Amino acid sequence: MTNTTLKLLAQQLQLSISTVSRALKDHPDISAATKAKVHALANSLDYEPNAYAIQLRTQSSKIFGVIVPAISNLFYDSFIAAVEEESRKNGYALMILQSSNQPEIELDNLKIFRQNRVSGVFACLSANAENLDTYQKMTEKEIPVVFFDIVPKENKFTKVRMADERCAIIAAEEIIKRNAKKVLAIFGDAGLSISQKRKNAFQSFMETYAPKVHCTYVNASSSAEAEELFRKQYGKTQKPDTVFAMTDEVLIGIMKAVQALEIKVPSQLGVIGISNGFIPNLYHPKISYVETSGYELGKLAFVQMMANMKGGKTLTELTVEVKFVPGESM
Amino acid sequence: MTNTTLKLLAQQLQLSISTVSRALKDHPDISAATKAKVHALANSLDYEPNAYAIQLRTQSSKIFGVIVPAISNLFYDSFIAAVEEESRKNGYALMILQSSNQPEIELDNLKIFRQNRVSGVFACLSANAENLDTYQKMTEKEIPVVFFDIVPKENKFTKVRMADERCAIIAAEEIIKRNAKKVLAIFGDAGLSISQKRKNAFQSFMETYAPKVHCTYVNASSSAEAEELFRKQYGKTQKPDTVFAMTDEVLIGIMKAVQALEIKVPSQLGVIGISNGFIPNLYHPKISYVETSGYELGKLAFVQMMANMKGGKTLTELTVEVKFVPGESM
DNA sequence: CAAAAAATATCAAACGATTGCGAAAAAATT
DNA sequence: AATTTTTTCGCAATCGTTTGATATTTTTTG
Repeated sequence: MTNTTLKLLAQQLQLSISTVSRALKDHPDISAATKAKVHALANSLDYEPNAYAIQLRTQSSKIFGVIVPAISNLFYDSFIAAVEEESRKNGYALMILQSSNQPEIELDNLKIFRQNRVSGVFACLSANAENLDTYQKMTEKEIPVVFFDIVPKENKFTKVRMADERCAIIAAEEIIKRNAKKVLAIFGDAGLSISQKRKNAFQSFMETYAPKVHCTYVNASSSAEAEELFRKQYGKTQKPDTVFAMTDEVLIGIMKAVQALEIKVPSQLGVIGISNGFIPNLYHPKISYVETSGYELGKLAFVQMMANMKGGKTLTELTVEVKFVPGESM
Repeated sequence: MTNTTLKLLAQQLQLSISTVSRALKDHPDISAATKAKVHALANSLDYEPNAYAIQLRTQSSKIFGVIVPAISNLFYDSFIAAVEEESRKNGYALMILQSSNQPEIELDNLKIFRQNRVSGVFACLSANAENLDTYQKMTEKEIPVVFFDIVPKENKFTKVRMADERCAIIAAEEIIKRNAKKVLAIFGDAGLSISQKRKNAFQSFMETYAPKVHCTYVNASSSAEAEELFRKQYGKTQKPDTVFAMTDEVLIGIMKAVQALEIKVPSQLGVIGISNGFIPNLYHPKISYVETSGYELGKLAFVQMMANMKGGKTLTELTVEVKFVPGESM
């Protein structure tokens, strides 16, 4: 079954291709009568313009590329959902690829994007990304790149991210309010800049405003590791009275241990995390958390993308504000 | 910044476009010397073939479309992850769109797919989908459509899904093994055929093999509704000793109530669900569940897609086998 | 050394749409 | 009735690539 094309319509109507093309897009040059005829036939033959021919001719593809470490992720999938929503509203489709946190795959994906002449790229760097040349080249070729969440340090890129330091500080504030004496703070993968940022912010805030509180800082790159670390720390004679989880993954690990050890929350142990809210609300009592919305981040990223497409360079680093959502765990 | 094209390479090398094209794809007609020169220049100029021109010429797009109700979903995102993996291995990219369970958006999405001349479509019907004409037309135009999870009743389509009845039956078996006397079974949205199938299978199995067990069947279309229903049922004098959750959503609702009411699992209440495994392992004790892997389903769907692309029609309905994963909740 | 064979590279026509420019037909003006 | 203006439409080039057919050069062979 061959696809309906302008040529086919033109033949059947005894018109030229250009007339049919113009009729279909309501060009003033074409008479109402002709337009009607053309539309009628186009409908009955299920004409759909060939996006490839259009892109080839107009050099603009109406497709955005998105790279995430993993689609199966509570944070990234809400980000994607937001970007997809906005994109559809604006006539764009999405090409979503996952890097699995492997730089080589990330590069492969970028190649696919370039081959498909995407109009722009939303990129979350893989954990050990080093080679930003490809991104650099894309921006030079006027393909806007908006980095999100895990972003490069360089200032020459457009970035959106959560207010990471604020997250950590808000959590620290709540911990101080609670009058904690001994705090266990578990952060994410030590290799990620986001972990470092949050850790630094948290630590310096605590040291400044609550120097007497005893804090232990550790990193866990998986849920299981977090659980293990928590069990170890909680086994000590001086048990922590408050635990802080930098990510959902960490929180999950902690809560497994908490439930298994039948620790009473919040009486024996205060718990606070940073999350988009899904995981903390799975437990009873509900875990208090600082909300970082992937959805909001997606909306913001899209705004930045559009700004970049229209008005040249917008090399800013915007952050999504965060807020504390009280549960019953503090 | 203009993109590198074959023409540009040809000019700089004083060769014809066709020679450059053939050199790049290692055609035997071209001498090794020429190939080397061409490759060298192509690399230094970052040549990337224009996918649109290729598709226009070859009439094959190397892109699959995927429609899911929502990307932010533990089941669908693992499905997508699997399809994405396989697609990349085979040189395909994915265009993922979400229907938000709205038929109009679903149709919009299909239009985008047609305009982009996708090579095939993976589709999960939206809850109240009725109009399958568009899908019908696609298959007529030789665009294979593989339905997954929520599939149409008609036999003229290719479908893959979980072994829904088996899921329910396995759960029922385990419940009987446990020697349950009073069972509360909470199913998903009553409008979904998947809910009906599972309910029917569960119910008839129970009635056949354990007629004396008292079963209550209800439907919940959200987590909150499930929680409410559970609380209501559990408030009765004759409390259920076993609860069955057809989906993760339902399980989440139940577990909120369980934790809040401080019900002891499994001594006071046995819990069993159907899940891909993420949610059940969040709790302590771990919830026993019948595993339905979105990831496996994705792999299977991809196989079916490839079969459809190659060997004409493969109008079968395949199911992914499921297995019981014992936790400590039964 | 001429002719046949093999190796190498070019020509030109697609693919499906857009668009500036010019042409024919119809309507309006003198 | 002749000319100008307006309406309506067609011509043809273009986007970047592929590919069957053809042309040119080099090598082999009798």
